[in-house]
Amino acid sequence: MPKDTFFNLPDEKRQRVIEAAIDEFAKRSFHDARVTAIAEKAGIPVGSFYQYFEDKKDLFKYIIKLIADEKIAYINQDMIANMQRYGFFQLLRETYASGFRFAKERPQLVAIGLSLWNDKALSHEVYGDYIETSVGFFQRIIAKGIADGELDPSIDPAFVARLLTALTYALADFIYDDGKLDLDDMEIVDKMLRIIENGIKNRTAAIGG
Amino acid sequence: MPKDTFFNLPDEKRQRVIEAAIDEFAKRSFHDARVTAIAEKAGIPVGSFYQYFEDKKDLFKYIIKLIADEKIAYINQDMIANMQRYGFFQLLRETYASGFRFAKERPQLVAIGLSLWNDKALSHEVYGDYIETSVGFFQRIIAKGIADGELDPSIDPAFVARLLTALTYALADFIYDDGKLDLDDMEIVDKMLRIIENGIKNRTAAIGG
Amino acid sequence: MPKDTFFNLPDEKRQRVIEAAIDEFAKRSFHDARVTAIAEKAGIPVGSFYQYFEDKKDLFKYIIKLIADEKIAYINQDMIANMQRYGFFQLLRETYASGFRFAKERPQLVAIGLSLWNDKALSHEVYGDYIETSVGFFQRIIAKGIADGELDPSIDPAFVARLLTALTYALADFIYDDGKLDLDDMEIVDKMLRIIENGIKNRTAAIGG
Amino acid sequence: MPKDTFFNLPDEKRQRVIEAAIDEFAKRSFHDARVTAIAEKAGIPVGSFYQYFEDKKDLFKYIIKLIADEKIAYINQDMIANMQRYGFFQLLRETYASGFRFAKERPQLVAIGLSLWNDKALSHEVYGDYIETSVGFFQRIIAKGIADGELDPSIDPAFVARLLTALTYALADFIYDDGKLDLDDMEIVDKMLRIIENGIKNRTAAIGG
DNA sequence: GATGAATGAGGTTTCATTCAT
DNA sequence: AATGAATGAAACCTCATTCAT
Repeated sequence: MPKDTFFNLPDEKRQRVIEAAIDEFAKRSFHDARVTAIAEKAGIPVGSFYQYFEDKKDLFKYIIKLIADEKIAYINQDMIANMQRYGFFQLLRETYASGFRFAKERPQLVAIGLSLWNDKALSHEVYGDYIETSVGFFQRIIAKGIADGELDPSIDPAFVARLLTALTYALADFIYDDGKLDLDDMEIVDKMLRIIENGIKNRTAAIGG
Repeated sequence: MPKDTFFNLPDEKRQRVIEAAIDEFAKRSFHDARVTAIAEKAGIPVGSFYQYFEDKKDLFKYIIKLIADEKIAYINQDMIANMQRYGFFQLLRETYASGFRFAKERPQLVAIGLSLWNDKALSHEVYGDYIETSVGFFQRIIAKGIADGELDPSIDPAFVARLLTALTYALADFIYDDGKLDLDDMEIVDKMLRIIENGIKNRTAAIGG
Repeated sequence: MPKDTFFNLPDEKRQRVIEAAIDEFAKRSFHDARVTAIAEKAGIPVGSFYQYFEDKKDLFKYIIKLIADEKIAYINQDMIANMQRYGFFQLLRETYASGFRFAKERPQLVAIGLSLWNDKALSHEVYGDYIETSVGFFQRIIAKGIADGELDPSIDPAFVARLLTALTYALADFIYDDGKLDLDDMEIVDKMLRIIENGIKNRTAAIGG
Repeated sequence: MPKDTFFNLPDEKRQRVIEAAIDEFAKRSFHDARVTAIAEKAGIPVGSFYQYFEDKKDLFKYIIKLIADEKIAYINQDMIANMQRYGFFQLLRETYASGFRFAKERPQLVAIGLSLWNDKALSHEVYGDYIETSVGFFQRIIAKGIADGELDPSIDPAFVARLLTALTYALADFIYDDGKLDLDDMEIVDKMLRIIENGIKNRTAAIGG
């Protein structure tokens, strides 16, 4: 965690540091990112950097936390709050749609997330909880989906939760890459969802219903 | 490409170098990997390293090529050779099964592949064709699947091909990420396949049939 | 150009770095000169070297500039300022005398100049203007000498200018090459001048006068 | 001196090595020249290089000797042999003319000579005698010129000898540089000579004669 | 004697972090 | 608390020379 000095900074300056960090980490891996470059972009002396943060990793962890927080902000909070009112596929669609919006509007944050996603050593140290959060969320809505008869009860919730998490990243990839795929905003989400829906929905219930 | 000196090395030594490189690249990204560490692990002087390879990237590209080659070896060659004889889902199953076997047996290679997969800059320079090969393969079998009436003709082949490619990596991830999921060998592949199958198969044809 | 950090250094330290550099470059060509040796002589860490200079060439160019500046300081400024008042041979004498004084007092700087003078590739990159300045100066005073009737009008100004420049370096060589020749301070200059004077002065004018 | 193995080589191969060395040393200073590059150009293994020469310097010294020998070959041997029959200015003209021919036809050799000329440390180790030879030759013909009444007896033979040597190098420079000066073959030599002649010839004798 | 791989010292440069003001 | 210079441990790569066949 950053030191108090950092949080006591005037908002404007603190923001500048954050943006500089995002800029640098989006462009270069954690190891390649340069403290000097961040300080320079932020317009602060390197010395100050170490007055604000323990070290480079301290800042990095903080940025990751910010990303996680910001990502959550993209989710329809009302829907999450009243989760029990909505059906599984509605929740899923909303989740992916929020992931899509996030990736579209904050590609840099996605880039950072992706680069971390495959640095297992760093991930385990820095990321751990966030993944579990994500998988855990999917697991909860899957359990609910099965209980409600929406989902095929023979699916393995743990497995499908992980699959859905992986697809979140795949989705990010589609947007981030460089637009080889030319799809309208939500169309891509819908295509993916339709496939998943057909893949896991409760067919007997549907027939019976 | 490595220099002749490398290929003229006694098998045992050459293998040691390759393994040392795989070890290092599996643990650290291309940029973070250290030539000295590789040389040390392989038990050769740094000087020799540069007698064998142009530079670090030369070795890296070679390792990537080895991985691609080895991965291909995991595929049921007979099935690929006689592609037209097999149905889409059979081909898909075989493909994922081979990916699974590969990931299970050579997790380090998967780690390297994954780390490259998310370094877009490096990918484009080093990897290029490999990804296209993979996406292209899926696209071909999808086209065939539609033509044969196996697949829902309303799906977007380009999109689904990319999705299936992404799932290959997701699959790798499942295995790589230290076995939190404890499934019998092929069970995981089958689960994924069943979902996909339901997701994209031609339902009207099925009804009609 | 060196970075600000260098110019902000306490005089004493900055001077130490400059002297260390002169020492090294006088002894070894640009390519052979070692950054580490300079840092060590100056009593600074290598890291600091790169805080002060972009790279080795940055320092080298700076040293060359210092030499050019210092050399100019040896010239009788008053005479140059009022060039039109003086005759060709007076100007020439003064120029060579200043070159002589410079070479006598700063043999190391001459060594550096000479080593650059014969590395044409580096010269063109680093030195360019300095040589042109020198040749250009001679060309101007020669033109004036001819116009004033002092010089044989049949001489080729461009050629003689280059010859006189070359002789500047030859003169430097006399002094630099460890005093095998033991002459009183200005005697050597006068000897050379007498030869040149006889060689290019306007004889017909002399007769006519 | 190269080892016997070198001199026992078939002429054609020995020549290839020499030419490769000249090529490399003309392009790069002694320190920068690479043994590997020479071996490669010559089409011999590096191992052989060390079978032929003690080390890089051994080869370099040998090349310098070859250059000196070849330069001498450009001199009108008959004139040298019968030195006493010719006048000073004839001898001087012939010497410069030969220097000019040499520089024109073997610019690479001149480049090597020049690069050595200003590496004083190396010069003293490698070159020493050759310079003395050159200066000594001029000193002898100057002494003769004075004795014969051709030259102003008040000139300092040692000084003028060195000046004439320096001019040899200056001359080489004119040709080597890059033809900024566009003069017909011998014209440049004649211009220089005319200046020197006027500069040092015995005027009283001329008047008296 | 010929070959070409092996060796490792040494060169330049970068950069996270500490220090002194 | 702010500043920005100081520091030195690596990192990559080159190349003269030696060694083993």
